[in-house]
Amino acid sequence: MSQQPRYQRRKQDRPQEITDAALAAFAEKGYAATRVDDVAKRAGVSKGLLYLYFKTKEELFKAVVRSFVVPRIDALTEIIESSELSSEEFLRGPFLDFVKTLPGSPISVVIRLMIAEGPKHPDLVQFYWDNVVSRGLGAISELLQRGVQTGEFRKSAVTEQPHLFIMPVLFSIIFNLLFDKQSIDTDRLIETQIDLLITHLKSTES
Amino acid sequence: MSQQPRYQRRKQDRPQEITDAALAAFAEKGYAATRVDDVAKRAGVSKGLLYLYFKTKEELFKAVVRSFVVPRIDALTEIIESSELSSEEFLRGPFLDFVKTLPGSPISVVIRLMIAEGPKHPDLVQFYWDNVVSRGLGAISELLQRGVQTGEFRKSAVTEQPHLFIMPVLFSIIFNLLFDKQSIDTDRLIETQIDLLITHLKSTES
DNA sequence: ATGCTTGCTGACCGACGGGTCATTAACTAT
DNA sequence: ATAGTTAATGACCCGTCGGTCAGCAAGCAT
Repeated sequence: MSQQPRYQRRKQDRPQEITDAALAAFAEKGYAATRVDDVAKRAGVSKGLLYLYFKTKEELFKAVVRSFVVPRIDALTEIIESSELSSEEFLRGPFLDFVKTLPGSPISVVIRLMIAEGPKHPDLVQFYWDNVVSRGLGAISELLQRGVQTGEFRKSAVTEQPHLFIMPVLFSIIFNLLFDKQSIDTDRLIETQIDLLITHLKSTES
Repeated sequence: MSQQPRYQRRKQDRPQEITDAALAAFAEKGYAATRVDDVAKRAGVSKGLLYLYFKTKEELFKAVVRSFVVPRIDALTEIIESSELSSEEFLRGPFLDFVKTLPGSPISVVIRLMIAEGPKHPDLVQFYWDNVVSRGLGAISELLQRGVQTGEFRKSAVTEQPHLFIMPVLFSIIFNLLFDKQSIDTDRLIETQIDLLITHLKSTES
């Protein structure tokens, strides 16, 4: 009878496996209510090993946020850079598509965690602001400015408030999180808002 | 030397004092990180007494949500009933005023708590849905319907999505909660969105 | 084979905090 | 005054969980 080794040593893969497991656990129970042991078990690993890769539970939490947020940022910047559409075309096409994927993605879990735990982790909030929110709002702002300069859009209060474009996304995420998912059509809400904004920007009334 | 009594018996006032203290504590540290002892100390009361009025920490939490939500609901329904303005006038007047007070009120703390702890308290979410969200959305829906029937507004996707009217409020609350309050002008955001919606509903383009 | 490095285990510890309860003392009725 | 009622106290209990560490075994080198 050949004996199965009790474990394999796989230093490279462990951190990723552990953060994946942690996200799943946090998604179910939230940060505070999740036991480090649960995360370890999910990752098929002992608690001791987890502490070899992450100094504290809090470090693990931060690693989770970073590891799920960074890829999304990259995706977004790539989309923006690889496109030479008009502002309207971009907003109605790639931007809308991208934004509609967010409510169903792991990022919605991260956002819930940020809201719940953010006030206790100011450095993490700062990181999130710098790398996600600020960049996202900045990108939209630029897009709107460009639209104004080319005469495609008119100047208005909307031009100065990129928040209006991401509002429905955040709203949808939270709504889905709390209430029955059937009670809202997130795609439609997002589409309506974007359409509303563009129509406004292209109209000629005061 | 007359001796001060070490405490007064004030059965009537205690529950309210304790829930007030609890809201303040939860606002600072969140639910899980708040110690029952802290709440008791804030309320100027012993932990034992707290447990006389609330069976568990969780019961206390639910009592907090209820006690701060109910007055707001009453305020809203009262405003709606005591008004006979046109839909537009109502939205631009009392509705806008009411909604602008929310980001600065205790209700924003409650909302944060709901997002963070909601998934662990389904009955509470149900309560919140029935008493706040559903009624709020319903009221807006009716208002819009009335506007359509009187010919004040045209029918459109907006008429069917009252969410569009409260989106900016939720967004502002969360934004304020997480990031530097200077980074957003919540009143302006709310005003812009409402104006956008009304302009759309009154326009004649397709 | 044999020894060495190091990824990995899991029993253990300490403190932290939710919840209890015997006791006390503020009020009430007589 | 005095006895009875109950609001209120705070020391205590005990389960839980973040974090540790001595030892084990997988893989590598020779």
